[in-house]
Amino acid sequence: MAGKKQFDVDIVLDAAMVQFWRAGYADTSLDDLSRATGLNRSSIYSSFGDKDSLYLRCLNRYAVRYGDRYEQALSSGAGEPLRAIQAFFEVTLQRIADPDVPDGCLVAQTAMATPVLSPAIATRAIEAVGLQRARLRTALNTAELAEGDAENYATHIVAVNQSLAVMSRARASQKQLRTIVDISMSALSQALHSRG
Amino acid sequence: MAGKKQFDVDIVLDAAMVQFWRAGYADTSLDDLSRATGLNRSSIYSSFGDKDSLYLRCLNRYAVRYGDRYEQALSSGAGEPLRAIQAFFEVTLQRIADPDVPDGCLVAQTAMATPVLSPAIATRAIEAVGLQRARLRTALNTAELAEGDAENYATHIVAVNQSLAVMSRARASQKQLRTIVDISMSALSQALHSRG
DNA sequence: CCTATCTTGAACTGAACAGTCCAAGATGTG
DNA sequence: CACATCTTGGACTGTTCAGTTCAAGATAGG
Repeated sequence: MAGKKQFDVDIVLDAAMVQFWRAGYADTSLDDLSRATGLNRSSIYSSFGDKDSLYLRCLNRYAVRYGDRYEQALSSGAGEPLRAIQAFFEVTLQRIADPDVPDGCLVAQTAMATPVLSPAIATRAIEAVGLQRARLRTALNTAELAEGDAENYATHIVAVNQSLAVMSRARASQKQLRTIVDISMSALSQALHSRG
Repeated sequence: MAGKKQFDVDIVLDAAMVQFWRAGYADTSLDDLSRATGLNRSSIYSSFGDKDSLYLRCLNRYAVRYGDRYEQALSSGAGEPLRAIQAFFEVTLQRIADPDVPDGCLVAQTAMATPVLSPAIATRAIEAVGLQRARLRTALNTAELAEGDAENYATHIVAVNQSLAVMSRARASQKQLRTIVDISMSALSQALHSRG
C-alpha cells in the first residue's frame, strides 16, 4: 500500500467538499472526513495539512467550480442582461435540484459562520461574495442601465442568490425558489425597459 | 447561595440566546453558556435541561420576540401593503444595525444547519420561516394584489429578509443591505400599481 | 435558632475531538 | 532479487466536550 499515491486528489477533495458542505466545519470531524474520502487521518494530514487548510482548499474549489459556471452563464446571454441573469440563477436552481450534492451553499454557510471560523476562511468567503457581485456588475453594465443601478442590482442579485441557500435548507420547494427568483427578475426587467 | 433562584430566567435566556445566535449550536459549549449567563452547569441543567432543550427555548424566544415585532410592523401600515412591507424590512435592518445583538439571524442560521441539528430544532426553524411567510401573505392579501401574487411576494420577501442575515455576516454595509431591500420594494410597488 | 429544602460550585466520567507517530509493507530502481 | 523510499493504518496523546453527582451552605418557616 505505498510507493505511489493511492488516491485521486480531485476525487478526495470533492468528497471532503461535499462533507463540509452538508455538515459545516464544526460538525465535520476528521473521522467524518476519513470516512467520506476513504483516506485515513495520516494521509489527510500529509496530503492536505490540518482541518483548516483542507476546509480552505474545499472552499476554494467550490468557489472556483461554481464561479466558473456563474461566469459562463452570465456570458452566455452576452449583451442581454435579462437572459444573462436568468442563466445565472439557473446555475443555483439546478445545483439545488441536483440530488448528488447537498442543498444550501458552501459560501453562504461559511459566511454565516464567520464569527467562529479562522480569519483566513472567513475572509475567503467574503471575497467569494464580493467576486460574485463584481461578475454581476460587469454583466449588468450595459447602456440599458445606469452605472449606479448596475451596482445596486448586482448587490440585490447576489443576496437573492444567497437566500436560495437558506430557503432550500428550510425545505422550500423548487417552485417556491423559482418564485423568489422570478420577482427579482421582474424588478430587473422593469429597470431595463424604463431605459432601453 | 440557595433557597431561592438566584437569577432572572429572562435575563439568562437572553444571554444564552445571544451566545447561540453569535456562535451557533456546535460552536457554543456549556462552558460558553455558563460564562455568558453567569450560571454554572448544574443550574443550567436543572433549570433548562440539556443543550438541545435550551437551544430550542432560545430559538422559540427569538422567534416570538422578533415575530411580534414583524407582526407589529406589518399591521402598522394597515391597508397599505407597501408601507407594511417597508416597516417589516425595517425591523431586520434595525436589528442588524443594533450593536447590542449579533449580526445574522438565529432562524436563518438554524435553517442552514438543519442537516446536523436535532429534528425538533430543525422543524422549529422551518416552522418559523413558514409563519413569517403566512404573516406576509396576510398583509399582502388586499384588493390591489391577486391572491397568487400575495403568496408569491410573501415567499420572495421572506427569502430576501433571510438574505440580509447572510449578507450582514458577509460584512455588507448598511447601505448595501438597504439596496437589496429597495429593489424588492420596487418590484412590489410595480405589482401593486399595475392593479390598484 | 433549628431544620428541612433547595441552589450552587466544583469535581468527576466517559466519549469524542484534533493532531502525532511509527511500524508494516507496497513500490520502483538497479 | 535486494534495498531505499514513501504511503498507509492504527494506535496513541492531551484536550475538550456534554452530562452527572454531591457536599457545602444559604434560605424560609416554625
